[in-house]
Amino acid sequence: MERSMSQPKSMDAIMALCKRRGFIYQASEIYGGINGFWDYGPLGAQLKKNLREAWWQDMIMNPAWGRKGPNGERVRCVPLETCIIQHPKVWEASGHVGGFNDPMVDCKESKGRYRYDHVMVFVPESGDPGDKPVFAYVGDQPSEAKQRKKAEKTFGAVRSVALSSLPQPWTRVIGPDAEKPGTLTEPRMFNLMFDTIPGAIRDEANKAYLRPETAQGIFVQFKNVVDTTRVKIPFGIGNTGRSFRNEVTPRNFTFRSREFEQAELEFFCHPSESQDWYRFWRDFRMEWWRSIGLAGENLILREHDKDELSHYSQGTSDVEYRFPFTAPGFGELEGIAHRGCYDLTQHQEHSKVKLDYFDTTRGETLPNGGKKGERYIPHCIEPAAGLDRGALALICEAYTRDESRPSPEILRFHPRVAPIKAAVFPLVDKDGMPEVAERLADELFRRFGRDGFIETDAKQSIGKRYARMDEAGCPFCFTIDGDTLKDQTVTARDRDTGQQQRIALDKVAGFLAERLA
RNA sequence: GCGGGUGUAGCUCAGUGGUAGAGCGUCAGCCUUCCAAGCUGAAUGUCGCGGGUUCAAGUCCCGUCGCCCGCUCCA
Repeated sequence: MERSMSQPKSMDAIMALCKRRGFIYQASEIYGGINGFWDYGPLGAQLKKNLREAWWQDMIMNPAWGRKGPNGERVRCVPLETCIIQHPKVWEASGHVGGFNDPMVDCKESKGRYRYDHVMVFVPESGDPGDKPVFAYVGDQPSEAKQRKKAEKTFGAVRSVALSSLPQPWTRVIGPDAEKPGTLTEPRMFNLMFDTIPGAIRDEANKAYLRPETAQGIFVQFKNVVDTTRVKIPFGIGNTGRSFRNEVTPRNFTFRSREFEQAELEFFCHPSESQDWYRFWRDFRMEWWRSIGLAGENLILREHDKDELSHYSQGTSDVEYRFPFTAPGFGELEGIAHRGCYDLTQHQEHSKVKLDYFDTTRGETLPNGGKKGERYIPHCIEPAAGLDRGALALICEAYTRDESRPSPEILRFHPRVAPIKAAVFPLVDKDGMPEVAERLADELFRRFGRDGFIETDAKQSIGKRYARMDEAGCPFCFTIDGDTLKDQTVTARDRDTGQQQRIALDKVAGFLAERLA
């Protein structure tokens, strides 16, 4: 089969490979699994760690690969690690509590879903419908006029009451878009946030939330970082870790999980420079994903339309990947948002703690040559990536079926993220080859073992061993053969092409070092 | 939440109400000088889970859970 971009990859095959080779397992599988939760096996755990490390290196320790920012200076970032559980008021300030606690009712007939507090009902003026059904509607929706007409035909004069004022179950209520009565479900809370109760004695008053994003931890500690680390605007604070969201419908393998890991940077800058920084990060993030293997046309940058933007945002872009299950559409890997001064302002209001910044490089020049300074709430650019989605995209992009090869399934990971960095094989398990292989493996272990696995294998045929490594995504195999003993050279075999070349035994580590960067 | 599909070995899947199977993979031994080669052997299953019908259930019925697809939802 030709490899072609239009040929969709089979998600079933990818999921089977993930299980077979120990990338991803269902969480609590022996108990039947738990909806929306996934575990990483040995190779998956290392793949994701490599992804997280790459992000950490390229976003915090050596941001944007050492490039100069739009201000002409080296980009500066610092790390932070904040708690999953924060003060409940953090989520009030961020808007997560207020926005997403609405009870909803579903209609079994029309499949509609309505906000409970928006549903009204036409009842007879007297308030007593007897045995007759009453008519629910949603204000300013087509259902209002339609239901009024029916209600007036049934009762004559009618008045409106809230659905919540009627006793449950609503067996005689006809849903806004339904024909038959009794199809509305009881109201259900759609809490996007998980809650929990800290403290050994259970007391609802102490309710706290598992964070739905890592970003708020950064805003909440912004002042501490400024006060204790000599950072100066512009600078960024990076934070990675687990977040939790009660997705309505976990779906599509690990793409929409209820527990997931984020890597978020909040980059603080002067309002006047914020658009430049927004474009800087947006473009760099796209380039970065490309650099670790999402190089094809499956990756796109999508600028949000004006009507898609939050009211405070002056620009948002998504880095999106065409997963097999979204094709021909795309799924979000990362959002880069210009958040203005929204978050710091919110936390300043709710906490009553000043979160502005005194910028000594701005303001009018004083007679002594210094600056008067300017006080402002920094604007913030937020590149927020999903590491699990990233890992899944890396797997999907790497997955290749090539029927022309004896082992058709290959994971073509970029060497930087590949969980297995190299394999060392004795061509046959005798004649002094195993000993040489062992010594070479030891050397590679010392040099590269912290970045990923170094595999050795002497069992079965060489073809099978290559095939196993192809399927696990190992980019390079080194094989010791009879000639090695005579001239100190080995075969270096490339995963993607299957081609091999002879290189000197003592050059193997250097060969690998060049290619793993 | 609704509808459809599905669940049997690590993976892919067969399996007429009557003793749980195959291929691949895995492991061991032999063989093997470069691409899942060959030979011999081995291990691996509460047939997703729980009820029910039946002399007898992987198979029929009910419930439940997970996964996939489509709607719905998606800060």
